[in-house]
Amino acid sequence: MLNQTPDLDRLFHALADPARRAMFERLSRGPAPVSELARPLPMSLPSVMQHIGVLEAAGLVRSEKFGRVRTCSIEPGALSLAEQWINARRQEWECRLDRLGEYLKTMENGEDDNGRVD
Amino acid sequence: MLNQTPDLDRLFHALADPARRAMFERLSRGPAPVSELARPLPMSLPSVMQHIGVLEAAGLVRSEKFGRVRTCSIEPGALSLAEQWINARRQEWECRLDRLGEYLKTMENGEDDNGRVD
DNA sequence: CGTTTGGTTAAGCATATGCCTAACTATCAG
DNA sequence: CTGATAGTTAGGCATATGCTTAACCAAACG
Repeated sequence: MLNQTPDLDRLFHALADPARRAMFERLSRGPAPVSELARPLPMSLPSVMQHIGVLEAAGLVRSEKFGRVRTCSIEPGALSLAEQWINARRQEWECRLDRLGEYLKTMENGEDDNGRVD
Repeated sequence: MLNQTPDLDRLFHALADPARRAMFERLSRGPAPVSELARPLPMSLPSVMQHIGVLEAAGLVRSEKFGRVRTCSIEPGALSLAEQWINARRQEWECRLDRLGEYLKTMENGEDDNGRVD
């Protein structure tokens, strides 16, 4: 639960780029070599490599070299950290609405009239 | 379903910063004025304003000015786009594992030996 | 061997990001 | 009106990001 802040930074930052998301989407349908990830993208190979670096640093993708071809694949559970954070937010949000609901209900019977809502 | 790519860019980019996530976390517990969002953060007010701008541009936060105080609040459903994308990825991933499982099962009985996996 | 193929390294450049300070506006309190 | 409070605008600066081209390396192919 502690200070995973830099991990979330890297994770969300990695996902904040269309090229990187495209690669990740491709990989979620199965492993692929670098050149296949590069093919649909309108950029040079070195750029693609940099993006792969970012995805790996974020723990989203793993890659291994066999012979001269580097095969990339999804790191399973890679997105769970992001998911957890989002769910935690939703839960806080809903919890707050519940408290608000409770409060409004106590207002209904026995109006005590010295409160404000937002 | 189409071309929400720039939206996802803005969304994930907005979440990729610890200060912005901190603000969003605070707001998911209820609305707050700018100065309250700023208090725990180690930076100047103008910087905070910029972060709020990013959060608003991403559709994560809304803000309105009453008198001289600007009150910020969560945009409900703000995270749903991110959630959708993540879920879609997981689904593709699982679907792929299913296909792989099917394939392995057909291999078990009646070995036909001319296929490759990955 | 020599060549193609797949990837990598290095260096450089343009733009974006994140932060700051200083100056300014607008509201509220006395 | 005067001063304090809340926020805003403007300008500038340092670093990060995303991309490029030009070499370079190493496995495969003929």
